[in-house]
Amino acid sequence: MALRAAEWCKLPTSLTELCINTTLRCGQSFRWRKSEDDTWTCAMHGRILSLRQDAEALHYRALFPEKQKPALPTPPPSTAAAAAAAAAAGDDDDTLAFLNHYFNLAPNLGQLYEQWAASDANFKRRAPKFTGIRILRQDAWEALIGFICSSNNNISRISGMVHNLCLHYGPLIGHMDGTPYHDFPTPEALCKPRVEEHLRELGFGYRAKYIAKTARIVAEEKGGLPWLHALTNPEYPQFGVEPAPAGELLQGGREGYRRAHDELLALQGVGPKVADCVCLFGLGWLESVPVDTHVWQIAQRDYRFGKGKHSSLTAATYVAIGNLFRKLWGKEAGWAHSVLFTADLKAFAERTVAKTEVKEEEEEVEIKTEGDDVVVETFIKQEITKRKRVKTEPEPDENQHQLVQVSERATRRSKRQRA
DNA sequence: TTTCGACCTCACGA
DNA sequence: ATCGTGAGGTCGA
Repeated sequence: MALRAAEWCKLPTSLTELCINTTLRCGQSFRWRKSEDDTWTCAMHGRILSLRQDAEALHYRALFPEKQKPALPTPPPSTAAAAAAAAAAGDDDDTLAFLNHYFNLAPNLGQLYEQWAASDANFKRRAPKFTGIRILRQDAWEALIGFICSSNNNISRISGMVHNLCLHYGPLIGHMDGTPYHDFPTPEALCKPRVEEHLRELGFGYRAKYIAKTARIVAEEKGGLPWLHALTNPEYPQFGVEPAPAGELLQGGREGYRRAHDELLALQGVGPKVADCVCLFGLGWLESVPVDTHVWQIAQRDYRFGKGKHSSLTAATYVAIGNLFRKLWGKEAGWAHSVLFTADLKAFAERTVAKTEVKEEEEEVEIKTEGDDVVVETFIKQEITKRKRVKTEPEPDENQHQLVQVSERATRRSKRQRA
């Protein structure tokens, strides 16, 4: 399939406002691929998108499938060439607008980080090495299936599964350097007979059934994607839709968020965590806080969960963690939470806090529950934080297949009891 | 309401 | 070398 040629274009931005190398690797999306020359590529929105970033700008290029030749008399060569040039130059090219939408570039990220840091010492301590992380505005259906794949799974395997889904069931957008690029499959495509069996052969395990069933529920019972898209935060709409007010933030999130979360739970393979991922990454409900094993670790280590009433990750504890984070960070709690989540990912371990023993003044938060309300108290911790270097091991970088020295931080912060 | 197993697969450590 | 474990959980009892 021939693709219209395209030029590289520039979208000026700083690495603190957007860092694609972190944003595209932090586990919110599973389809972007990085090549040896640091170019990220993915097929979406009817085109093959390529991205590169340097200190000044995001460089982007879109390759479109050649349009079907109309059954009309062909225009004279000169006119045809001019039309092709115009199309390639951007007359019908909304790539810039799409990128602004997809990367969610309107909010000032520096300000948001400052705001989160001001209300939470732990964020202030961890975030500086993880700037430029943005919550992508992904397609909700893609997010839904992607996160159904995520249960009991790791990012690299999830990516492989999603890749296989596109390869076998997604529409072919075109080829680049001999490689086919497929967009994400529709619900209808995943309703075809024997999908479950096929996905099991492809190594999806028990998720094969979840995907097949969820596709059928969405396509046949719910009437298709409009049902899913109607759950989108109206304040934070899909591409090409005008924003509308979304109501006020309650402890448990806005009403629209709670409704979306509830509706999603009716699907197969969708529990509270996956539903929250879809709300956050696909439906624009940024107060959504998906609590997975990492976040549960963080909640125990840095926010004093794991004791008393919240000694295990029950449904009640799950809600309490979300409520605390919303109280701490406000309407975009899920965004702030994603920064801390990323800071804890093994793939980014080389960036975690210094391994040498450091004397620092730390602030901790004390969580209390009073009735249904969560109370946060912060206080200064003066002790030296002991950091022990446990092991140094080579670990292959998922994308570059190069060995990097990774040392795991094995700190147990002393659990000082409040006097 | 909370608590268990079971569930696919795969890579890693003991 | 085999076995256990954990990886961004969910389901059913």
